[in-house]
Amino acid sequence: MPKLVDPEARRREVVDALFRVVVRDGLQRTSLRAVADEAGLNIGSLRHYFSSQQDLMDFAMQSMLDGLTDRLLQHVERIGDLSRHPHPERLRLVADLLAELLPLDERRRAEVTVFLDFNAAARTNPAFRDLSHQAATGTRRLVRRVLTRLDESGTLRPGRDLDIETERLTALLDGLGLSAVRHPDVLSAQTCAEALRVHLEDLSDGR
Amino acid sequence: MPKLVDPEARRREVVDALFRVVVRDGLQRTSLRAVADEAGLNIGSLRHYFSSQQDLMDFAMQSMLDGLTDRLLQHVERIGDLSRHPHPERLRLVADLLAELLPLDERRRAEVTVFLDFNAAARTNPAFRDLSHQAATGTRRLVRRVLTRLDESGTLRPGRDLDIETERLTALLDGLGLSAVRHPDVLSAQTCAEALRVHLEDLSDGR
DNA sequence: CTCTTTGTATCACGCTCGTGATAAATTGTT
DNA sequence: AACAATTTATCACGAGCGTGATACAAAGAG
Repeated sequence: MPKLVDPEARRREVVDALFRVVVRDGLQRTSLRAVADEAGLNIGSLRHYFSSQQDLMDFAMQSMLDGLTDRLLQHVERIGDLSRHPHPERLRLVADLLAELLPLDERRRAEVTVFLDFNAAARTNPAFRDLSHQAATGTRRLVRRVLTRLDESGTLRPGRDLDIETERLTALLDGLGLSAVRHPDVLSAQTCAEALRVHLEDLSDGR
Repeated sequence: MPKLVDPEARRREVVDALFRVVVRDGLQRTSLRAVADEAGLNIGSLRHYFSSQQDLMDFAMQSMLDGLTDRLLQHVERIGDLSRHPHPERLRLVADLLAELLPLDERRRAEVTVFLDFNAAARTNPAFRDLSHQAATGTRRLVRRVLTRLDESGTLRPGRDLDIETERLTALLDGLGLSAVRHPDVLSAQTCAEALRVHLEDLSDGR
């Protein structure tokens, strides 16, 4: 028999509300009261599911990272072995995978927005340090893995330093996300995706 | 006869203190009281030079942008006509110019740090919108100008879309700055500069 | 010396915040 | 019906914030 309120579902609802508040008002103005209002809950009720503000924040950020990781792994698995795909399609597959980190639609835009605010706070808030560091190295591991696969399958121009190329591609993704979220009138989603495509083509042979 | 206190100098001292607080504690925790303490002033005294918090913030951010613009213009002027320099040195000159936007030493690190926090706040604080937008387009104008000069002097590989390349290089600079400030243990200043160098070399002919 | 201007220092108000304590209502079980 | 557990709702406290008002000190001008 289902209980009238599923605690886990409630927690997810609250986290969703938190994300909406962060996207709309910024992490700075994301107070417990604001989240409770957005979730249609009383603040006392909210505190029944999250013992403290830090507890809520930790859970929210971990949830976002978990969701992102899941979707990335789905992409990786869907691609499978890169050399099974025809040469010219490999770049498109990789671009689609990495585009999961770019704000190309509303879902990803919200995600990157929250991620940026969260990372900004992590610089001076020790409570977020670990998660932020984990996210940074995680992104690099993914990018490096992608580049290695491209290299092994002979899709990359020779003589590349993978350490540098990893940082370069990671920085490109971070920078594109930053600008597309903060200045969508200056950098559109299309241009964003196009820049990534051009970069990958630049890394590869001339076909 | 010099007045005992130079108001303009005082304002600059206060702004310097503000920058130190932002770098140390983050923009979120940069209250009037914290800045006054850091500057060794009473809060009432601080408010004699800045009528409101917004007044102080505006002045501080505008000061930073002005200082950065000045230094960039000095670089541009020092370079002069790009075609007067030997071919292989052009990329180094351009790299040095753009490296003014990277946190390669303490001064630039502080600047980028403040800039990132400020831009993060600008997303949801209308008072900062104009300055942030101005900074974003200013960076792009500079990058585009640099790329155009490189192209005109025949230093660039042919067939490049300058719109895309401008966004790509801008994103690279933003992303490198972001990672170098937030995760200096992951991305060192050297690697940062190296990534920029590699990118410019990639854009140019193979010599 | 007196007066005006400039700079320095306090106080108090209203606001928002996280949080602890506690009550009240609701639900599931016996 | 009675009880226990869960969920919802209030209240109050102390802290930090920006800001207006105001007092006090110092300095240059007449």
